[in-house]
Amino acid sequence: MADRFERELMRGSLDLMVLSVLADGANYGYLIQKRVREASGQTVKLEAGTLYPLLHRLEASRAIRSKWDDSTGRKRKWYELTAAGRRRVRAQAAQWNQYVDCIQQLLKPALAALPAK
Amino acid sequence: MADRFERELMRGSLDLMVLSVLADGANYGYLIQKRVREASGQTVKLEAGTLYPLLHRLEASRAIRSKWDDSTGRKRKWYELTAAGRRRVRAQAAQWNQYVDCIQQLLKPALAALPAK
DNA sequence: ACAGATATATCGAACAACTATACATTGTCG
DNA sequence: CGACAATGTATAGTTGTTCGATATATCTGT
Repeated sequence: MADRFERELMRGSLDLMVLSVLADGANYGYLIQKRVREASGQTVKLEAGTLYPLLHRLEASRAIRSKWDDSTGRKRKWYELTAAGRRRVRAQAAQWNQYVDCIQQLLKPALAALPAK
Repeated sequence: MADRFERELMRGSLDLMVLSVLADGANYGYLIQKRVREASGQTVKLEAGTLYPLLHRLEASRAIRSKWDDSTGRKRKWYELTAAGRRRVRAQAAQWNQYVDCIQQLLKPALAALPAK
């Protein structure tokens, strides 16, 4: 992330980011982290210390479910959406769009009122 | 706000909301609150206990500046953007757009992968 | 006179995110 | 072969934001 704002900005929508990644298919922590990083053009660095507690919270709330994979040398914990999780992605995506519209409505007149640069 | 998610969602972008309102012209707390509420179609309720500390933070960081108006019966504290505040609105707006794009990139394949409903 | 809207403010609780740290394995480069 | 980077998950402690509750005071309509 470029600076402090970008960090703060993410607060509250990290859930949606992670759920979105999992909606696209089962995945494990480290890869989820990379996926988010790439989707943001390297600007959003979802730290491990943020991601793992978040995954645990999502699991505790039954939006996702996990399963260890010990078959390979590196132990990986795979996560996948539950039915409730899928409902949640749809609901949160709808709210996200609504929220974006709201910000746009405030931002449009604001930028128009600001001097060109 | 409808539910818990919407509340969490706002975290981190309340700054931008308030700064946007002020970019559109000087304003005072109570009206800022109503403006945000209306822009969101009544879904975002920016609580007084959230707004006033936020305004104080913004003032402490010199993005805005305040002035009491005692000329009318009701005392109002007017806020306006500083030059630094205007720069901040532009910068944060740019970051916001970038961030929205990022979420969209994650959300698009996610929704495509989910069953129709 | 009273209720409800206007208007600002602060405190404490709850909680999310970050930093730092820990630990173990695998691949790479010299 | 030894060091270092990358892979992979996890937690403890700190900080900061948001919220609900509460306080205070004025104005308007009934």
